[in-house]
Amino acid sequence: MTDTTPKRRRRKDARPAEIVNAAMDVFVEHGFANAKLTDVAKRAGVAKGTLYLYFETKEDLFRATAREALTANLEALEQSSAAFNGSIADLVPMLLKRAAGRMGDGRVPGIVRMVLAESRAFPDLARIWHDEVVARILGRLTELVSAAQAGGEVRAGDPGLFAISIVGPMVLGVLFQEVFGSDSQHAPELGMLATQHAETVLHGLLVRS
Amino acid sequence: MTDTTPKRRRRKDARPAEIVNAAMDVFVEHGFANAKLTDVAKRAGVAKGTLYLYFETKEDLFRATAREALTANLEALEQSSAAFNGSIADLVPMLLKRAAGRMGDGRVPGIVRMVLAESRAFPDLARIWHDEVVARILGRLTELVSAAQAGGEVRAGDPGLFAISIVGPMVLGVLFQEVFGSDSQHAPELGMLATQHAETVLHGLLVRS
DNA sequence: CCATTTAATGACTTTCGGGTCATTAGATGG
DNA sequence: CCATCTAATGACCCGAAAGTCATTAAATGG
Repeated sequence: MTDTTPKRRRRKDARPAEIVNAAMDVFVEHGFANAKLTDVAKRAGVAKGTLYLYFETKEDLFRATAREALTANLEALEQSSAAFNGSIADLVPMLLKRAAGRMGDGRVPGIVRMVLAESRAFPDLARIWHDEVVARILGRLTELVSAAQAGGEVRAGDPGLFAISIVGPMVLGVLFQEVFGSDSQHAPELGMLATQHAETVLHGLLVRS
Repeated sequence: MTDTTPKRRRRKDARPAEIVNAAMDVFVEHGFANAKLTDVAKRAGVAKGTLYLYFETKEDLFRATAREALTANLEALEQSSAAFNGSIADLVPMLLKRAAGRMGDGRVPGIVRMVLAESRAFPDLARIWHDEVVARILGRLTELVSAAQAGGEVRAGDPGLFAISIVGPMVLGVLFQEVFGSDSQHAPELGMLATQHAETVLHGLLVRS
């Protein structure tokens, strides 16, 4: 029963992805400043020096990580925005439901929070996320609302602000879960929130308008 | 023209407030980890050692600062929630408009962002803010909606989720301004957002429901 | 006006984690 | 199977900022 497994292995091509993956966990959990590269290395199953074989600095690794998180979400975004035929009345519930699903599990909420937290220290990253994610989502939604206004389905008003009325509560729900946890009395269940808010934003709170 | 002003002055009672005030600016601007106590001292017109006369550690000062920011906002909150007679149809536009005003200028948005950013590292602070601010606001709103449901003004549904539908877009608007600035094409003007979202959440997007 | 007290100072110490690099060992190929 | 190359290592270095403390000077009061 001799262990023939080598203590070191040379895998130049697999390392970067593994390191970024580990870094994502650590950065999301502790934030940029409190994340220790030793921890990243440990989690990636690698020595600290190895990190510097693939990334210049801690900041460099962080940028790579944020970029990776970005592109991972972009793909999902492209799919979702494929469906844009049909009436707003059908589209809004579907989009919110889908968003709730995506946000419910996985790393997305943590990443959102991390980007918010670090946007002061990394304004360029904030800009990238704005351009690539936020502006895209809001832009698409705004177009949709605009078209629905042209078709007489949606009332008059600034379509960009309507877009915010649509997504705002979902964002608040995700942040609430992420920051305060789900044990609070006011913590919304995202699926429920999606369903009910879709109804609310379409038809209003009032019994008859 | 001899300058009789002493270089040092002993003002044991005024210092803590001045220091916390300076710390607020620095912590909001740079975040906890990147804030330098030297900067806080400089801004407070004091030497670094003086900080330690009144606060045990940097963390201690941060907690005091977050607490201070809390109580300052609590007072404003009490006023706003005084008005709770009248129909939801009148109340919601008024509350959102008022919120827009409060968030528009001053330190509040920065503080909100800071609390979000540091809530991982300071879970106890997150809890305090939850209990003292978030739960209070959502609780009051939920009661209001509930009462309106009992009176037949608001449709059936979870009143807590309705509360989120009401405030969510305002929170998103504030965060957007704070994180991405107002130069973005999608940056909402908070006053406009308050007015239009009140309309939207009450009567719905659709032309006739 | 001097003695005493203590708020205030800022040079110094300490700690901690990012970043380096001489050394080691797994791959490669002749 | 040995020589060479280079991915990988982790002990070490070093700067930056938190935290200390002997010294200074503003207040106090006898």
